[in-house]
Amino acid sequence: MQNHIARVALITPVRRLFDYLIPNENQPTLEAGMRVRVPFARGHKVGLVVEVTSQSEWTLAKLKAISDVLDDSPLFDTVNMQIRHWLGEYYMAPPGEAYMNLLPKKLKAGEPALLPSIEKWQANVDGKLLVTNQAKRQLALLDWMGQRQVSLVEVKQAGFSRDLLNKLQESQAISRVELRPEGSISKQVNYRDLGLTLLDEQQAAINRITAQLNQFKAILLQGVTGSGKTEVYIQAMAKALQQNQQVLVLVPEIGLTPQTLQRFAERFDSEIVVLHSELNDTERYLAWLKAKMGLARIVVGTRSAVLAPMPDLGLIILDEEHDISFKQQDSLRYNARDVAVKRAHLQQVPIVLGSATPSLESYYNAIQGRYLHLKLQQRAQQSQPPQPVVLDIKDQPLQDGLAPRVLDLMAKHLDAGNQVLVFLNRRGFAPALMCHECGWIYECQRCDHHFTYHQSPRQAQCHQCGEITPVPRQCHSCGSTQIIDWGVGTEKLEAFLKQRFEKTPPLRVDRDNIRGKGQLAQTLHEVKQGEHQLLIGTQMLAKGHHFPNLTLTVIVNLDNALYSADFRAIERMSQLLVQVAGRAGRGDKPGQVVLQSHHPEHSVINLVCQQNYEAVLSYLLQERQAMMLPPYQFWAVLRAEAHQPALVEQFCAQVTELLKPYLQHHYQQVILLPAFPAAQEKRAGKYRYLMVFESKQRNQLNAALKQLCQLIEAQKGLSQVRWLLDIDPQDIC
DNA sequence: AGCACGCCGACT
DNA sequence: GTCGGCGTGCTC
Ligand SMILES: [Zn+2]
Ligand SMILES: [Zn+2]
Repeated sequence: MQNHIARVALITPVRRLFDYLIPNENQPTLEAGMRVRVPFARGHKVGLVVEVTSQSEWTLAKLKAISDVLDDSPLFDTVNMQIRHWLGEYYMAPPGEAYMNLLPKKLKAGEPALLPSIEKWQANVDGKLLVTNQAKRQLALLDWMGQRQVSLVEVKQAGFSRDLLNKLQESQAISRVELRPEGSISKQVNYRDLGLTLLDEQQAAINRITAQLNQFKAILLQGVTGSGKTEVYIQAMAKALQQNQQVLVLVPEIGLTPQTLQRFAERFDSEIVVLHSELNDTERYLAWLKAKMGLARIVVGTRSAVLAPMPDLGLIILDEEHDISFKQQDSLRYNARDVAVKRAHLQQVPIVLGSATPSLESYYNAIQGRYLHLKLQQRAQQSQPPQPVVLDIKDQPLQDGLAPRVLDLMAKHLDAGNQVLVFLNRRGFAPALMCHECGWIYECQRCDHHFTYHQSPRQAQCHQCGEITPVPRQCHSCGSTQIIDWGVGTEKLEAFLKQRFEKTPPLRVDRDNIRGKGQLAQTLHEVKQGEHQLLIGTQMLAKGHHFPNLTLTVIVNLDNALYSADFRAIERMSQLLVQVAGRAGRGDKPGQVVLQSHHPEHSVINLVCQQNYEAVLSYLLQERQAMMLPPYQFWAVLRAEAHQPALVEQFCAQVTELLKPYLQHHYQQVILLPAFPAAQEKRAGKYRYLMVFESKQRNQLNAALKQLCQLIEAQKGLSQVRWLLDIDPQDIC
């Protein structure tokens, strides 16, 4: 009787594995990493075997037996099992979350981890004789097929119909064959060398990266806009692929565009397998399996792809490493960038983190020597991104947010036939509705936050919780009917610019106007072609695309960041400013970027405008050091919410008391700051509080948090309070 | 989480 | 007397 116990991870908030008896017939074959169906509570669940062992802390009589083994071989290699284990421990997630929940839906449901067979057709010997001479199309199809095995897709692409295939099959002129996808795995990927002349910096970067293949190294590739980072990725990838390795490319949510994929597709003669959030369950399942089986040599994906199984993984590229979409913002708040670095470490392969505006965390690691720091400071093309100019708008008469000088400038660029982008990060017509007589502001009852006034369609929207209401006719306080809108949103700007620049109607690009990836891609394409001379855009237009005919970018206002409670606000503002500036201009048409600000003297704004991002980073890093913020200390935050404020306050007080002795005696390096309400204390009817833990020692912080989870979960009377831990938080608002 | 168990108030 | 409210406990 050896190894007759399986320790299984199940999707449940319980922070432990569950032990099951392995039926005799499965004992020789069951391995860690296989899925099993097990009886659980009053039903059945699919789980993942994490360990096969001979011992259990439970009496054997209490153990149930596995009902079904669902896999013939493990779903993951050892490294993938290890990274999931690490993820669970680091982010304080129950094992079931890390091992099971971070799988495609279909695999969670227990569907087989097998790609379906590929259906193809093949002409039979003398099949032609079975077709009458009148059936011209059928004969044409037969001719076209020749001796090859062809798929339905190929047949349709060649202009033949499914019906023709069916007819041929009925007359037995052709037959259907089923091919197993495993049979067509080719680890060889042909690379198309375009014979490009690279800048010295690019070539040097490629050499440094490829020199690190087959060992762990984190590499920060800091390259200014237009310095040719992508070409560096591609040539480094080529080297790894040539060694029959797989490559994982991680990009921000917004960065996974057809253009991005096209750049890879035209250089590598191999399917680029995509894993992103807009795939449906089947597509994600199939892509995942292709990665697992090694059929996919290149996987391009967003956050969740960081855990894609890749048996021959040899290189990880993570582009726009500063992008916040790599950090999951609900339930299990992992940061794919940090998971990717850990994965590279476990797998002993290099990882390239690329950005024009690296995060302070990665930059700090680079200057500390933990990461290899490569820089691309020259531009590959002649284009010089425009140097932003700050326009002081103190005491300026603004018209719907725009200064007169800016309007004149816009007119000049539009008259010259060029494109102008007005960047305003505020959807809707106006950010508030107000009573003209008494100053009452229309607020969402669930959030205590002002409603945004939208005009198309006409309604009030809470941007905190999504609540939509009709626009009030009367003041709720004094009864006056003079309700006015206050401030400027993209809709109001659109209305104003429409009448101000009649000949060039503006196109508004925001979430309300452009729905989904398809429409955005279409719009971006049109803009690149030079259509739509005047553009109004939010965040959506800030990233990823270069518009050659765009010669003027106006940034209406980024001053909010300067007063924000969010400790990363200024860092984000700087990144945004650099990105927005990078949209404009080309060699023959140099661009211009104007930033309106009430604080033109602000150091960071000035450094960004001098295009000295290195100086921005040093400045911000110094500020973080002075205040002992990350990366100089590690942070974790406990977020708690309840329907009554007293419950959350009580929860925080209780947690503080419970943990106090542990912090005093075991975790002296961990400091718990006093609990405080969230910046937006009430949201969607819930009252929210935060408790920040800080420490210079990651291990102690982690251990203290583990203790904290145990204490909270052992405590009764807290069921009304929802809470979660956020490790390395993006913000503490 | 999801579900059963059990202990109290207010109904036919 | 019982119907159902939710606070508590358990899941190998
Ligand atoms: Zn609201
Ligand atoms: Zn009023």
